[in-house]
Formats: sequence, C-alpha cells, structure tokens
Amino acid sequence: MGITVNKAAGQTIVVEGDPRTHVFRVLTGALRLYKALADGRRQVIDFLVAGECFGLIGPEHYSCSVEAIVASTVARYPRGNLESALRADPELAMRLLELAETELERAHDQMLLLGRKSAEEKVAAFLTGFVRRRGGQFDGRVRIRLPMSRQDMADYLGLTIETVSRTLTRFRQEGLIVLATRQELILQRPLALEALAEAS
Amino acid sequence: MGITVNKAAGQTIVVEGDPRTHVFRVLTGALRLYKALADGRRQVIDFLVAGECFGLIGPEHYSCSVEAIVASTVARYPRGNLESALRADPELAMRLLELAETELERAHDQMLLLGRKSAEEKVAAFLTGFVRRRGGQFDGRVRIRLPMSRQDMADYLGLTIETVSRTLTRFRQEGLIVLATRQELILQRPLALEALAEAS
DNA sequence: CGCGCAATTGACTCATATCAAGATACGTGG
DNA sequence: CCACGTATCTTGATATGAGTCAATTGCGCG
Repeated sequence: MGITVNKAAGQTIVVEGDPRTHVFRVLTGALRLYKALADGRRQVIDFLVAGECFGLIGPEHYSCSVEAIVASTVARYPRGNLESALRADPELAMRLLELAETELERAHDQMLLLGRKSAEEKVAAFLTGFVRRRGGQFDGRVRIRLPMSRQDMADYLGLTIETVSRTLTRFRQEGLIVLATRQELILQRPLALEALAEAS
Repeated sequence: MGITVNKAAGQTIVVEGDPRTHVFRVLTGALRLYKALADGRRQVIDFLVAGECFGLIGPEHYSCSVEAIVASTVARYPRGNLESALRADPELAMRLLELAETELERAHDQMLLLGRKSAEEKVAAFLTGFVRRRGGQFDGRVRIRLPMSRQDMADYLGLTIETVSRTLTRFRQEGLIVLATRQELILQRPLALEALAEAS
C-alpha cells in the first residue's frame, strides 16, 4: 500500500528529470506541475487538487516538477505496483488510456489558449475552467477558492502577475466577479465569463 | 484492412468534433492537426509526416481538425478494429499507452514554448525540433525540407507569419541558416540554433 | 514567359511586459 | 484580540516585442 506524506506550502514533491519511481495521489491540498527554463521562466502545466493523480503515465523520468501550493497530504505508491497491476488487468490499461486521452485533450486546449488567446480570454477561461473541471454548478453565482497565487496563475496562462491582476480588476469593474478575499472570489455571471473565454 | 485515400494540398481529412470513427496513418505527404476559434484564429497542434498516425487515442470525437498540407496519401482503418484488437492483446494497450505518453510530453514541451519563449526561441526550437524528432543528423550542416507554409509555422508557434519571416531573415543574416528555396533550408550550425531555443 | 500567390520587408501601432510605488491581507507575537 | 511587519497583490508610468497594415519581391506553376 501507499505511504502518506505531508508537504508544507512551497515544498517540492518531485523534480523534472528525476526517475519516475512513484505514482502520487493528492489527498488534501493542492499542487502545481510545472516546467522551467534555465533562466527561471516557468510554465505551469496543471494544478491538482484532492483526488487527482500524477505519475500514472509518462516516460522513464518525470517531465514536470511538482510542488505543494498549500499545505497538502499526498499518497505515494511505488510505480512498479502499477506496472504489474497493468499487466494483470487489461481493463486497467484501458482506464489509464482514457485518462491519458483526457489529459492530452486538456493539453491541446491549453495550447490553443497559450498560443492564440488574449489576456482577457485567458483569465476568463481559467476561472470558468477551474469550476467546470471540478463539476461545479454554473447557474447563478459561483463562489470559488483559488488555492494558487497570482504568480502561479500567471505562469499557467503565459502572462505576468501584473496582467492577471489588472484583468481581474477589470472583470470586477465590469461586475463579472467579486473579490471576496485574495483567494476567494465569486463569479457573478459565469456564463458571460465563459463567453469571454471564446470557448472553441 | 485499411482503405487508402488521396488528398490534395489543403483538403480536409477530419473536422474537430466529428465522431471518431477512424484511425489514420500517413503514407506519403504531410498533414497538420489544428484547433480553431470561431473568429478564425488557429493553433496548429502538430504536423504529421509519413509513418505517423492520428485518431489512435482520444475521446469520442476528434479533438482536432486534420488537413493535408501537400498532396498526401492516408490509410484509414475503422476504429472498431483497433478497439477489439486492444481487448485481445494487452501488449498493444501498453504500446498505445507509451505512444500517449510521448504525445503528452511533446504537448507539455509545446506549452512551455507557447507560454514562455520569445519569437526567436520559438523558431529556433521549431527548426531543430523538426530534425531531432525525425532522427536527423546533427553534426555539421543539416538540409531540411519544410512541407508547411509560413502561416502553418506561425500557427504552430503562436506567432504571425511576418514575425516568422523576420526571424528566419535574422537567422540568415547571422549565418545560422541558408534559405535554399522557400521550403528548403540548411541549418549551418544546428547546435548554435538549438542553444538559442533554450532547450530546458 | 508572365501571372499569381506566398513570402519578405517596411512603417507604425498596440497589447502586454517591465519597472516602480503604494495598498491590502494575512500571520505572528505581544 | 489587536498591532505590527511582511509578503502579495494592485495600481501607475513607461518600454518594447510582436502584431497590424501596406507595399514590394520573387518563387513556382501553368
């Protein structure tokens, strides 16, 4: 069985390039997966919250670094267990393949966002996508708690922290959102926001 | 068995959102996979040349449109055949899973490129990546034939056609490349170009 | 050989980045 | 529980890389 690990905010779980020895599942908290360039530029590939996994698929070495963005608990399983379970149970391989499909499609959507969308569209897509992905309600107002910092959001969207902040301010001025605290906000008109995201 | 189809340059093979009925393999020529927004903005997700496939993995509907970029022949297989072969042969599922891993990693690399690299880094990465991926030599000069237009390159890199053109001109002025024709060019110092790409 | 489309080049604009202060929330210790 | 200090976020002023608009060039096809 797996070992449960506690990680404080900012702590590293895996480093890009490490041998892919384990599979992880988030029990509580939230993580960021990212790739970095030598000069410090970062691209956040994904955020993971409770219930989500990483390390399930991929090459011999982790292709992203993973860090906790708030205090988190993570379950860790040796990768070998998965490999043997895979061989024993073809149905499991199919399930994993479907998971890979979902991830690949999300990656492609994000490529469209990064390559072709404006700052406003990016931020709108992020806010609505964060809710949609976790199956949140979309009629009426939606209250969300963003576990990540503005810097994380910026690195996810290919923007600067200032542009994210300015865009949120504009959304607030337009009555699209309310900033309850730094991290908590209310989507006043989620469908209007979603339209702004230019969902393809 | 599969049916072989001929496609002229510019012809469509599948449209994003169509039911994923078939698996395709490129026999000759080259294809582009892309996603588009309602207003016409495009993000090219990948280019495929002879021997490469698409439709192998993914959800119930194609997540990209596919078009021939030059006259091409494509083999088409009903998707059902793959599904049943998959069920019969667990080893095949593993192979497919590895394929998905490779694609996912490429998508993540491209996210870093789209979100965080400069125009110069993007074009350099494209040129060297095109050769590396197809296992080309990298010592001395490398002659390559790019099947796609500048517009396709731009839509792959999240740039405009003008920026791609200007960047190639700069590389030429710096002696990094020679433009033999529109489509054929020689990387004079592939390793210098690769350094420019800030390969993480 | 000339026509037409793709690519290049040039002038200028603009969205977003950068640099630089402030403001505000949050944790800490008194 | 409140005040303080600090990191994070917001806001403002300015810079700049890439986009846009507009010719011009030149390759490749008929």
